[in-house]
Amino acid sequence: MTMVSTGRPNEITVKKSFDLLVYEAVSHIPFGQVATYGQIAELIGAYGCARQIGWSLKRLRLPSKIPWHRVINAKGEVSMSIGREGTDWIQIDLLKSEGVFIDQELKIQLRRYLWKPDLLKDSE
DNA sequence: CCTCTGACTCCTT
DNA sequence: AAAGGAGCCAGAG
Repeated sequence: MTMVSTGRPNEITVKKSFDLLVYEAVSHIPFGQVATYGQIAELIGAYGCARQIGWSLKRLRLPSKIPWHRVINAKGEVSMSIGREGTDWIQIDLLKSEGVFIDQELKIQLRRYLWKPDLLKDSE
């Protein structure tokens, strides 16, 4: 997609790509909470496209203002992959720094930290 | 236009 | 509990 070459994206002039929609939704995840890929997909009207969310995040240029580290998989784990070249471990560190408890098996209790966007109707 | 790549999820053994 | 398979589809080249 055509990105604005100068400055940040402008919602009026930029035709939003799928990536942009993802980043926008992700940016709404509150500090200290997490969301799943599938949840983000559903939020942007792409139910069932969880994989695509991960691929969008991979395209993100780091460092980024987008709280990309708050997105984990439905099992409550940070998705580990050699292809991420270490960003998965960075993600774990960032989550811990926000007070999210991660156990020895790298599991996160969704029961405790999962973001519930329905409670915040002002978003979007 | 065609093909390939994957940070996922759900359903079935 | 754990593993296998099918479906998911936007970008990049």
